[in-house]
Amino acid sequence: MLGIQEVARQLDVTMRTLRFYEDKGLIAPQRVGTTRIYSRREIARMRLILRGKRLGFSIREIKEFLDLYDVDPEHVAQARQLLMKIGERVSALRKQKRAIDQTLEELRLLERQALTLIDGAATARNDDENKHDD
Amino acid sequence: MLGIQEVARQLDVTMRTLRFYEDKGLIAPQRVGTTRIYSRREIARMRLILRGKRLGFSIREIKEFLDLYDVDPEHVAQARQLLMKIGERVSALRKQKRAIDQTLEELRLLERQALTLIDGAATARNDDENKHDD
DNA sequence: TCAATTCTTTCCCTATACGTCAAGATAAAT
DNA sequence: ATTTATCTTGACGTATAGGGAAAGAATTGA
Repeated sequence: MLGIQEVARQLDVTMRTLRFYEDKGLIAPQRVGTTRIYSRREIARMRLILRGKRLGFSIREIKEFLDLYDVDPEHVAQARQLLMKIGERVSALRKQKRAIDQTLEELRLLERQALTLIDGAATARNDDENKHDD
Repeated sequence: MLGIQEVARQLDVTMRTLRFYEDKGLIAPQRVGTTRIYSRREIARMRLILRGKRLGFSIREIKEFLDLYDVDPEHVAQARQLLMKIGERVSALRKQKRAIDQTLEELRLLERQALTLIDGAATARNDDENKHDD
């Protein structure tokens, strides 16, 4: 049973973030008076949330997972929805990668153009110098 | 030389978007009085902008790109700077790709877990049915 | 017991990429 | 000349994921 500050430090998030997720209904720490107290369960939930974030899911999507998790102790329905979302995410990421590759290709082109230009200028300068050498 | 509406239709964007990009300094159509007039150059720039958008870049990033194209490659020093910026861009994009690959890897893991769980549940259900079949 | 922390809620702020009015100003058409 | 159409600027709205500061309540330490 930890205070908000301790949890924030352990998870490397700010207290604001913990309150924010609570406000969004992702966690619900107990209270002692008005003060928030985090059980091991809440912290485990937070770790799930943070992983979801790392994987690029929105808070709303993460909430959907968690809600389902609560309603479905068998986890089967949850797993199915998770699979769907994973599929979406994977194809989005692959699309992003293709876009990056195209851009890299374009940049390589532009790079070659710049190099050619610089090289051309250097050659012209050398020609000029050689002319003086005559 | 086209009016804003015609350009918007040709490029399939709204007039608001054209004004927005102008406000952000990405394009600078001429004016006849207060009315915007788009030359072929502006439209070409717009096509570059839209390509950047399709590739998932922010407007700020696209502006940097356009500024790069603007760095008139007549001058060698400017071409060198162009090369530098291209280098930065390339390594940024490669880093992004690596991040995406890591995320994809994690997603694959999660996917396998979900599949295993669903499969396990199905197997359990079938066992249950078979039990009834006895 | 009094002051210093800690914690709380509330509210406004940020950035991104426009959408959506609103109110004027022009321009074209009749 | 007047209506209608087009264009202009300005400003507020939207979603996301919190940041930051104010101001009051509760706890802790000397």
